[in-house]
Amino acid sequence: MPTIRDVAKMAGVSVATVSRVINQSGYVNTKTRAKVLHAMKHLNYKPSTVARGLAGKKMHFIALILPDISNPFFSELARAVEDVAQQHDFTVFLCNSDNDDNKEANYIEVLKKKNVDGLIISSNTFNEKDIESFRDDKIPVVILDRSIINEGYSIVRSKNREGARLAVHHLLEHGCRKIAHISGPQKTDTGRERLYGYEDVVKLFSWYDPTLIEEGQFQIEGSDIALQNLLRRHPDIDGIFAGNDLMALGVLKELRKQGLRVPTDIAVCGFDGIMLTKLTQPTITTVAQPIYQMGAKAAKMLVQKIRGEQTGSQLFEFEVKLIEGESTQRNHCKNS
Amino acid sequence: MPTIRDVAKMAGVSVATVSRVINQSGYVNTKTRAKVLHAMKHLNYKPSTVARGLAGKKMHFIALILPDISNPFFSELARAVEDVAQQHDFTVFLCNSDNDDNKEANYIEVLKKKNVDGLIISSNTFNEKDIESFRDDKIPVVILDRSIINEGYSIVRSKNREGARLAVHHLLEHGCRKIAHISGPQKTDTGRERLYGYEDVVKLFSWYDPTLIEEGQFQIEGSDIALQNLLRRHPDIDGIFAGNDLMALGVLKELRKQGLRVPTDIAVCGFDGIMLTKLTQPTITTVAQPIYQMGAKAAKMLVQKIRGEQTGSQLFEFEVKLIEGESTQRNHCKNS
DNA sequence: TTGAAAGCGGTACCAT
DNA sequence: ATGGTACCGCTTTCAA
Repeated sequence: MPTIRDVAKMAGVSVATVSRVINQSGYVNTKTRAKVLHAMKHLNYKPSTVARGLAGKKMHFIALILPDISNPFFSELARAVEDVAQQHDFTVFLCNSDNDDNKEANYIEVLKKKNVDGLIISSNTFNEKDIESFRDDKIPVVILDRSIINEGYSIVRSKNREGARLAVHHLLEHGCRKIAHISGPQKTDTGRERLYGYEDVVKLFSWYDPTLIEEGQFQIEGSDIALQNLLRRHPDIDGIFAGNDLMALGVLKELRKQGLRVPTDIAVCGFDGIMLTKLTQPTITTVAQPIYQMGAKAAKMLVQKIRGEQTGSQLFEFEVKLIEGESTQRNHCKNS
Repeated sequence: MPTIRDVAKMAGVSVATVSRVINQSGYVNTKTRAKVLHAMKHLNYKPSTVARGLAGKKMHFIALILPDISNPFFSELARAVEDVAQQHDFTVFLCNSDNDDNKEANYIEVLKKKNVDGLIISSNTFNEKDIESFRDDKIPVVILDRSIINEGYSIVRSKNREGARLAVHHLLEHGCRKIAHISGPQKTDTGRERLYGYEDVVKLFSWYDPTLIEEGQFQIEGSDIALQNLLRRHPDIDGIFAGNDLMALGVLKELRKQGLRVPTDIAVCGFDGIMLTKLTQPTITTVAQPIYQMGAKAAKMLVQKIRGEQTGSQLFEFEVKLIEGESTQRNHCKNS
């Protein structure tokens, strides 16, 4: 690999001059620039990001910490972040925390050593202390799909609580008289918010009982057990609001196994709006978040912060939208 | 951020000594080491990877180039690579090529500038020239899920052609008399291999005709059109081998729309073995690849190459396995 | 066993 | 408009 000195020598100028043309900074004669450019081309010179990094420049790295890249919601988020990052010449570190606190702590450490310029975190279990350490080092952080009350962070999320209310209302409007909820992990903000939204609506009814709630892991695995528990306690439920689409998928599967028909016997509504909800039989009603846009927005905000074009914290909350599928197409009470 | 000099000063030793204890290289007195260690702890010192990189050390970066992170097959691959990388203290750059040659070329360039230590590429459309340039720089490359004949690269993949034959045989055994194929993009090796496998089997039959093949994009989108085309040309097909599971999902969806029953009217078999095939109604028969293992193996090979523990090229080919789902459970000819 | 100093490949300030 | 040069933070001879 040729270095800047090679280029300087070949062009018959100083390294300072070459640096100037690379960075388009300072004055440099048109003819000189041409010579330098030519030399760079000829040698196939590529300035080392590492060296520039050491010399005080940005490395153009951003890190993306996710709980689980194999969840379609997060892989779509990742795709969006990656797209925007590349548009702005940033490379993204993929950090799969697997909901493991240790892994995450380890990442934080590594990322600091590697001079990341910014961080997007969308993980369930992170330690606020760790994040603070970034702020102390003036490294911008954007929090995605989580809602920390704490000031000083920029946040991108969608209206989880409101979305949950939408879901439950929808089930009610479609004739459900006893609605259970398989929640996300209660250690996650989104899991809690959606549970609150569910409670907001159902607590007004006489049939409501806390045992209508079962905690899931936002994954397909385990949602079958959760459903079994619910059915055991309440054989008469006729509607289920799942905390996310993956769990709704699992529920659909398990209901089928139990010989229950959807939506005739039990209606199902999910949350997220991943594409799979459109592929099942029946298709699944879900509260859709603008996933790609959320990821893209987070990445844009981060890039702006890194460039110093925008400081301070801000909250960006996306609207959610109920997408009607077949899994709730039963006898209506109203609105039809 | 404290630097090595701060540590040296605090411990009352030279930077060289501190460096030695960090790298566990050279001689250093036990007591001295203790002092240094203490100073490092006290200052919460984290050596800068960037600086070490400049000074000739590995950055502990590997890059993963994928065509589409939102395809579950690739997100699972990514998860595996990331897991193994983290175990070995490597960070992974996520590069989503989107099947776009320009994006990919751009990545190659960026990656070289950023001193990646190794590269795993699993993209459809890459330019061999670009990859060669890595080899010229002695940067290890592992090719995942692609089959380049070219010597000099290590490759991890599974038996695509054999798998395709398995699929078609399975369809035949389950009573199919006219089997169509929705292939992957023919510019991809996997797409071609699976097509060859299909042809290997069907060309022996009198009903076979090249118009039983329709090219898809390995995505849900477009598989509906492909199916429509096939049905128009051959209304009598009773079996479909889809080049991957995503397309099988799309096919299932479209068949339903067309009022055709699976497997009664038409049997369907996919390829990959992503989890979704187990969630549909009916579940989808598929030729499963050991996805996670493939990713993990590729990452392990790459790490070994980076460490110089293993040189030269090698081929690692995984076995595939037909997983029977409901989408082919129709009247059997034999084996039942 | 420890320290001094020369890089690694750039950037940026200060002269000229 | 260009060149000289002192860093950036760490590694690694080479001496002491």
